[in-house]
Amino acid sequence: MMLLPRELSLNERRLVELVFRHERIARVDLAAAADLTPASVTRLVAGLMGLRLFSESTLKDGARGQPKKLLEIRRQQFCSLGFYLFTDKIQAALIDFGGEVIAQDSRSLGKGSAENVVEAMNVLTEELLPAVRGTGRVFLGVGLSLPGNFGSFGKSVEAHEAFLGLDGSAIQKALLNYGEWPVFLENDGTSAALGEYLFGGHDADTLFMLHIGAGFGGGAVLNGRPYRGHNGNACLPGALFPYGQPRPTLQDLEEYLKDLGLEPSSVFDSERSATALSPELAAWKNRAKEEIKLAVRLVSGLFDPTVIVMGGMLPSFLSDIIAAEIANEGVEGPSRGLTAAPLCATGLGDLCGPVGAASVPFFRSFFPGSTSLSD
Amino acid sequence: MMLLPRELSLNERRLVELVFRHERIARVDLAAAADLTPASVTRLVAGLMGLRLFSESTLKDGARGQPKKLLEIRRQQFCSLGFYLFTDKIQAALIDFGGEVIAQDSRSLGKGSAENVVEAMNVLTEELLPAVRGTGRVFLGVGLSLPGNFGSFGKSVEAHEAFLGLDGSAIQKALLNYGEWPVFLENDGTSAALGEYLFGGHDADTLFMLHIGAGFGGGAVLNGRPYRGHNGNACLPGALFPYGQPRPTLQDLEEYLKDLGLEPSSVFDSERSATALSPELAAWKNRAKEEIKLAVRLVSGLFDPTVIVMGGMLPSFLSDIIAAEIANEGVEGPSRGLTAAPLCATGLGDLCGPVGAASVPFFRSFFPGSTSLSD
DNA sequence: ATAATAAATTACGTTGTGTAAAGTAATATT
DNA sequence: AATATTACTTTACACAACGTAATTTATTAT
Repeated sequence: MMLLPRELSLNERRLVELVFRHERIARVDLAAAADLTPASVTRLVAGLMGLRLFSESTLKDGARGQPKKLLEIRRQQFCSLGFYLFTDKIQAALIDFGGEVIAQDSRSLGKGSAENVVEAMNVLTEELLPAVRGTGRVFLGVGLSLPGNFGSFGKSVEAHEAFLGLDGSAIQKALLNYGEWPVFLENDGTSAALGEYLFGGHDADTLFMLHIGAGFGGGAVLNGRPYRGHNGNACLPGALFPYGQPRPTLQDLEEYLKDLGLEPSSVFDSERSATALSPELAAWKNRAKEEIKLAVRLVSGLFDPTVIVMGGMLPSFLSDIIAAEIANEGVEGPSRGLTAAPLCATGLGDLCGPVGAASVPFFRSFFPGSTSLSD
Repeated sequence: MMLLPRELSLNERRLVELVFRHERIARVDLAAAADLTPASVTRLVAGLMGLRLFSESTLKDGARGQPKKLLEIRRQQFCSLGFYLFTDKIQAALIDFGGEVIAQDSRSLGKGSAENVVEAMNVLTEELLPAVRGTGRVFLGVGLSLPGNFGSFGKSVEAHEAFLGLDGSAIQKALLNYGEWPVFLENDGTSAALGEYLFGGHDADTLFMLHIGAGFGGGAVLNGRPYRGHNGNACLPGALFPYGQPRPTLQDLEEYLKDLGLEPSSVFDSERSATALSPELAAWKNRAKEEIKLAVRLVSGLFDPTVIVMGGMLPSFLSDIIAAEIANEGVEGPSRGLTAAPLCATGLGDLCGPVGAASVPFFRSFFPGSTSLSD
């Protein structure tokens, strides 16, 4: 398994990010966008070519002068593996730099101890990694998405109550029994936000994620950098709902359905492909919709993001419906004369959890927002 | 009037910020804090010494080895002038790099046209600037704090309804008839946040400002950088209160008092030095307190700042009382197991508006958070 | 007096960037 | 068809900023 041979410099990362966002771009245009000289771009790109980061194609418009040589990321050349923990199960996805899922699977965990998690990671890694062995791809490492607070760069860990077994440095210790490749720890809300930032197709540099899991959490990428707050506890839209008050979470939905004598998973299976929601599910959807509208309004007023994305463990057909209805009905602006930020459902479907986790190695390896200088 | 002869580099700014925050610090410790070598610090500091930024003193602890030479900012060596616009008046303050007010005054504006504003600025400048003429101080320029949205670096302007006359590029055009020194435009909430960041004595790198003026606005410094959002409309805690609902603003308080047949300014004058608030004012204070508690809770959950500061046009004795009572009573945390960020009243008293405006030239001249690379 | 220690400085090599000139591949002109 | 023009890219070189390693300086310990 070939790893990335070196760290990228800040300017190299800025160029990678620009090529990534532009899909195809010539060196002159890169120079203008990055505020560098064409000579510097030539030199930096030559170095990145050595890493096989870019492919080149000649643009033949009818324009005079030497035609542009367009750079494009070799999206299939790089891959990473993401793990997403959710209550009693772990989801895994192996993706490339285009966000394409190469392989995926999930397992249930006995109890959420750090050892059990790492054991499941080992099993899933053995299962999924062979899909890229011997293909000459560069493996950037493993992203591990956890509920809880992991400080700025995974230095400290303070986990969610459902994962007390991962508290303190337990997970770091257990990870010593894992592979020899880099492991990137990240909070679940932040990794979801990074997943949307990289692979959600939103073309936004400032994005807020409403992350619907066991709780109503979130994450944010502000000006291309993840924002975690002073104690790593930022982006918690659940604060909108006082303790005990209902909020849009998968846990709440499942309890609601069970109270009606319905089995959540069978409801989801039958309604996923139905033409319209059942009255029971529609009632919950309508309540959740109003709660999410409130969050959209407040997040718009406080963060003013380019876009707000909702996703997480809610079945993506439900996310899609809620987001579409809210976009259709509109949300009251945060202040007179202002409009709320547009709300989208996750662009990553039901795998947004593990894909978000897998986006972390890409972000840390290639993007400027993960350097300390820009921190 | 001597101006700053050149821009500072990113690393120079990082050192200035470190010296500013540490009060007194030796080159070795600067090197460690900035992750530079002592040799580089020596070189960078030598350059900054040429600008007369630092004074040096020898630390005589009984330790072995060459004693540390502590660097300290020459706070009196630099000054700036800030203007703060509020409905029909303009406040001005001339301060030094220690945040000390050298001179201040205010004037009422006829109508809030750009020309009237600039005329008042000219009058106040002529009145205040002589206090530093001929003292050999370096004048960094003028900070102009305006309600409304000014994009990332004062490139675009979109003003509050009370200042429609400043819309578009009207203020920029009118400023052509102003002095030959640099003018830094900034949104009122952001400049208030920067004022607290530099001179409020909070020792925080992530700070949220609740800015109580005509409206309930705000500003934020996140990891040492002002945060403005994608459209420059971030940090509006007013979004917590639906249209028409009361919110803690000076305008609301004045209307409340007038409805009781009281004259706001005389109430403030008589209660400023009283031992206890009148029942009328206490009632408003209690209502505002609950609203601010809500804001503190939500801002804590979404931004997780080191500290939340409240200030603006509310008489500072009232801010002090509200902040003290909230600190005493506590605020429900944003989520189970988390506590809300501490709330402080402005450290700058009744002049926090113009002092905030005057902090902008300091921030833009000397601090790393205003460079484009870290943006 | 001399040794040890620690901060600061100096000398020098390396890296990364910009400037200016040259090279290259297309279209436009005659 | 040859030549000029244009625009993207590359090369050559100068310059700025940083790190390494050695040196100087100012103090305490022996």
